Amino acid sequence: MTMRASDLDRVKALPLFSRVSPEVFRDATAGAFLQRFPAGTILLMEGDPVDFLYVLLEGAVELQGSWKEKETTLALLRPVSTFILAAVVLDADALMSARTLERSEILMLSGEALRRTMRQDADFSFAVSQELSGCYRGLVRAVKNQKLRGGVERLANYLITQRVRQGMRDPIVLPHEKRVLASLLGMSPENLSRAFANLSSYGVVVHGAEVSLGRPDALERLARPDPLIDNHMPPGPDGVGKAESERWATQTGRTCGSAQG
Amino acid sequence: MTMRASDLDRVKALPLFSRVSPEVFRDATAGAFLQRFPAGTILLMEGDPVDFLYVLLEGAVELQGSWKEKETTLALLRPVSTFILAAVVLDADALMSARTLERSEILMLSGEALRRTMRQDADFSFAVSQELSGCYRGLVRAVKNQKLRGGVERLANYLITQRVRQGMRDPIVLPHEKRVLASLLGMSPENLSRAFANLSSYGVVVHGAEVSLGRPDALERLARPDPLIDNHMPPGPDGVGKAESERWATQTGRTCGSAQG
DNA sequence: GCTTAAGCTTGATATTCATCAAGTGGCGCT
DNA sequence: AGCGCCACTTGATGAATATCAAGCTTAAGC
Repeated sequence: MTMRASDLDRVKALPLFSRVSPEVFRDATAGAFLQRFPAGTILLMEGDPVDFLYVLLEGAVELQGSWKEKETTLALLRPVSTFILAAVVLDADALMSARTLERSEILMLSGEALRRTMRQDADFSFAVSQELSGCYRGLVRAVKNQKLRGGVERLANYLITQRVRQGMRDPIVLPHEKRVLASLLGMSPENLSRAFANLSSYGVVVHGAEVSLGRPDALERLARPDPLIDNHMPPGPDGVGKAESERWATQTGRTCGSAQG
Repeated sequence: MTMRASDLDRVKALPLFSRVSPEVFRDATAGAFLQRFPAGTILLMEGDPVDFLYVLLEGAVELQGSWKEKETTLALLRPVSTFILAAVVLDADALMSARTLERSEILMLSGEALRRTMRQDADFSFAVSQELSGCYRGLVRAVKNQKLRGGVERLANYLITQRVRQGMRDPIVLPHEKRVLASLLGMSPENLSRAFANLSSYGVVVHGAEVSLGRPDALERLARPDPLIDNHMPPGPDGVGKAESERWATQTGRTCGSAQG
């Protein structure tokens, strides 16, 4: 289809596929197609049957859940990430909606083909298990983050995580709108503003999307980051989707969107 | 070891093993042993390396996370349930602690043997993927429950779920101490008391562990249960661990402990 | 250039929730 | 039985958070 060889390479570099043989990769990606979406497109509504595994190659995607007119962000994804793998494996309805936050390129893999390939190839099936385990652990971290910490603490830890992921650069730049970030962190946009204001006494200065952590040590004493909650992935040297960085992510759950998205 | 044939049958009936051949089952359970623990035993501390997959055969187990002197319950397990599967698959450290709430019988399966078997048998690996997918979806439900609903709403939905799982019996009987339930629902014990008191205007009457839902319809209008959050598993005719009931649970995440534990 | 819209901030207020403190009741223990 | 422990309840208070209602800033559109 309308798919560059480089795109296929990036997919093959995913932990899901990096260890499988070329034939298995061909089977698993049979009938796959690449699609471009404008910002704000609903890719999937919660409750819908799931026919494809999605792979985000460019842009940004938000996974959200809703109840009674209320919405909350469950994860924010950046390339290269897969999503709704669990629903594909079970051939079940989606528990969350997915929408693009920016113009995005998304690869769609047939769920049917994936399940068939899993039953035929133990290595691939094992890789899927590892990926799912990483996603599961990402969610465990998210629940702990939500239930054990207050809003200011969640923001402080988010900032510290971003600092690590952006290679200790200062200032860091927020990768998403503040309103979306607020929803991810489980607070209202107003409260996010106030939380930022609180952190000014710990050296945090905000200028639009740029946030300078003036005294990271002071911020850390407040945030108390914990490897059992926060996934401080080491910064890939610079390019996105590096194989080894993704492999590491598999062990800690980034690709399916941890709360640190 | 000190293990009855009936125990092995119950393990084989788990969705994880129900579809695999006898040989694969033998490989996967090689070196397994059954152990009895008194109430309050810490089986695993968060941060510890995980060497075994645990299978709860009798009793009750709580999975909990902690941060800064605070603790929260992530799941409550009843037989027959497996736990910490994700950490076993990745051979990683535990993200949550596990402790017995009652005197319990627990089967411990070698993580090493399980991973080896997964790499050799695609069907088993696929079953693990299905189980993990169910666990993942259980956690997605838990996060939505926590972020989208208030305390009283969480309690109301918990009661409705229990009613379904206990075969629409009235009164239902709370399967755990109220303080533990409060932690699962993400509130203080004091607030759980007050939440129960609030629900009296919807027909709820509490006598110790027995809770009568006087007007279930009124309670439902408040609770607004949602199949995308609440896992209303149909009641197994009565015995625990029925094969088809567990199979259903795989598709919805009970065995690894949804928030409805 | 001006206008509008949208994101963000700030303040005032109300609600939810946790904490502290006391009191009640049951249950096991000696 | 009497004692004490522990779970649970209830009330009072304070902190955290949501909501409502302005204003402010920025950027796109006419």
